[in-house]
Amino acid sequence: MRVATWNVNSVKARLPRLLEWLEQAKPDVLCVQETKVAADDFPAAEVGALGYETAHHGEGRWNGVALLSRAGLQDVRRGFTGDPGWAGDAEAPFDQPRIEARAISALCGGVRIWSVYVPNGRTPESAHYQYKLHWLEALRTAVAADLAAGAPVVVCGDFNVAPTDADVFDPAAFAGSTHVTAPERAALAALLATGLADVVPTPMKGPHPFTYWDYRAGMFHQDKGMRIDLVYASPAVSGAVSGAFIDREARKGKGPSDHAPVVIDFDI
DNA sequence: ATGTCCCAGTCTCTGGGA
Repeated sequence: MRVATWNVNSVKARLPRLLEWLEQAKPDVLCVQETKVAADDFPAAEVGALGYETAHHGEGRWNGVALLSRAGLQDVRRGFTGDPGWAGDAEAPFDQPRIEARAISALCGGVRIWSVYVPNGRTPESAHYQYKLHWLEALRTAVAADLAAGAPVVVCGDFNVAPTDADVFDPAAFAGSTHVTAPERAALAALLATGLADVVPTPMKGPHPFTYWDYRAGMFHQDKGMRIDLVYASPAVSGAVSGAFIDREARKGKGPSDHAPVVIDFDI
């Protein structure tokens, strides 16, 4: 079974690249993040023509996650119990927290597969950073419940956290920034501690398993990236992995996302 | 690294987010 995760940074802008990539990589399941389209506006007919069923959780301009599967798509869950929602910041608080479209899961070929888009956090001093930590803690609880239910679990997505200093091009460049702080990394460790393993993919080129490179300043060309797109798998999957790679070709050329797909193959 | 890309609305520019 081949499962992949890809933050496409707008499915509307990326549709030609998405279709091209599906035809070439042929994943059984693709977890998509940042669709940036309303619930009913995912191009399900276009991916359907390639043999994929779609489950989308979208809200419009921001966020949005989807599962594309040709291995079945049952018991779809949009969002999860305990999601704290985003309540705005001190300057512009909301009346009540707004639940954002950041998680979807389903059973695909007997595996509970999640597509998640973790809040960015903006700065360590911001309310958005607290939201990020609370959101990750709630996700941990929801995933623990899935594991208790017994099916293999794979949590894929854009976690907006680099698990170690080796997962960023220069730790010094991230001093005072989100994505590398101890509380964020502790939140990932707590998620792993529910009974998952980090399936670290191999880069197609070079030593660094980066999955994201900023569009600005020639960062991709200089391989100044980060590994923030992760696959966390329970033992039935992580123990059966036959290959895992980062498709950096998808980051090249005309109109790429700023993220590359992460592809995992396992025998189950 | 703050050099780009994407979105919606104020709509051929601007501001927010990443």
